[in-house]
Amino acid sequence: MEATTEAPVPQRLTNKGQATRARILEHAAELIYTKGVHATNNEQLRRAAGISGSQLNHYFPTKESLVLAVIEWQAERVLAFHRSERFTHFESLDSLREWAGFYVAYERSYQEGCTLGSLAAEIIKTDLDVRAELANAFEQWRNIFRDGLERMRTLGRLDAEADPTRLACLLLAAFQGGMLLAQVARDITPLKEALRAAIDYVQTFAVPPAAGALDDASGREPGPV
Amino acid sequence: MEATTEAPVPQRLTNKGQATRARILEHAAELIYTKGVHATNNEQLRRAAGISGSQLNHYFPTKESLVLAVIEWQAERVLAFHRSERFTHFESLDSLREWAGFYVAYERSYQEGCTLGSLAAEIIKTDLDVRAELANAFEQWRNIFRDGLERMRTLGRLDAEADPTRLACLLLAAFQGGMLLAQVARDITPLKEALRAAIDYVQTFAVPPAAGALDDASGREPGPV
DNA sequence: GCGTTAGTGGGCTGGAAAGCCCAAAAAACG
DNA sequence: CGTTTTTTGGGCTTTCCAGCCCACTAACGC
Repeated sequence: MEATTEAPVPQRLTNKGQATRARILEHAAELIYTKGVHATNNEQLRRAAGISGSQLNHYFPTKESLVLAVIEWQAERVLAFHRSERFTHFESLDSLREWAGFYVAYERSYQEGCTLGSLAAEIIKTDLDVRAELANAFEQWRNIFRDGLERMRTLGRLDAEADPTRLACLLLAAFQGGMLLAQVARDITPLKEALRAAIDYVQTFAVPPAAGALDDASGREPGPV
Repeated sequence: MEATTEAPVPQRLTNKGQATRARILEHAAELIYTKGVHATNNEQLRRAAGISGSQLNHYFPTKESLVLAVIEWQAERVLAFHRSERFTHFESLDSLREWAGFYVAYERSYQEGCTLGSLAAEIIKTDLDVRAELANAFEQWRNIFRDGLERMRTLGRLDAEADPTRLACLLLAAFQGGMLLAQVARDITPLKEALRAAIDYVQTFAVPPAAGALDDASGREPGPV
């Protein structure tokens, strides 16, 4: 599943070698998430992972290769998390609320931001050649929402007028933007409000289960959470 | 108007000195916007602004002071733009559409992102002490939207149920997130769709001008643009 | 078991970039 | 008109960091 058609992993890797590489990767991801790419240097990583200079050069010849590996690692994690059973493939509004609730409650949201988004924003303007990898990750991420919304429509939970692609864009953009604003403000509120509003908008297209228990003047019902 | 209670500007500045400082600032802002903070060094700035090493040290003793000044400069610009007559203080849905249309049509949106947001995301994790300044700028920015939405509500254009603060959060978050996604994808679509959806949501709360010409089953009308 | 390949250690170096210094020119100011 | 302050020039140096090298050890395969 991992590392398909991937040159940086030279095939010839002992169990021990794989373990070392994984350890470097984990510590690199953690350091980069907390301190950023630029403020993370070899020495810190060496100490954190308990390795020595030549290992970095052995497993990750350049910083670019390390950052790329970290991106792939973080992308796998965040995509796996969103595909986990916890969110039932986003086939219901509740799962969206559950998702938002998780990140609003997560302390590191307003401290370090999104594991992928903060990294992306930090290095997108540098000469590191990682744009394609990031673009791919974000597309898959958006597709998770889109597919969920499409299924909701197929299941008759969402109005036919709802545009899954557009709504998925809004959800992911509100998430990323909310994360940035929360980070800058050191306060989770911007993320909370943005996600709340975005999901309320999705709910705007909700079709009542069977007989309308809710029959007020407007078809809108942005309230429950 | 500018530089209130600001130490870095040492009062004693000749016209010539002010001109030089302004020239440095403009070129620094442009370089940083295109290449990022980290990839912009003194030499490039020296050449671009046609100045010499000691001037940088004279007007901006440290890189932090330069970045801070650029943040203030960019914040002033973006806030002034949003407060300009063009958007009539966002007292109507049309002005929101106009605003979104501008950034969707702006080429540099998907090339360099937001002048303030991309800068913020790049340096928020570094030890540069600029968070408070950024937080202040984003708060004012959000308040422009919030005030506009509040006025729309006062004027009876928006339903009383609409929450101006929350909607303003959504607009700004969708903008920032959309900018990031567009930059990564090198395609304006994510920004376009996110803003479209966010504004459609605001429109969900729109109150028809006078007599309802639209009288369909749902009170929602996310379509017209 | 022995040769070959992978893994480890730590020191080193070449380059880049921020910040500083000495001194000269220009402007302000009495 | 002379003095003081500001502005400018360009070089220099100290710091930092990514990438590299040589030597050694461990594991694997035949």
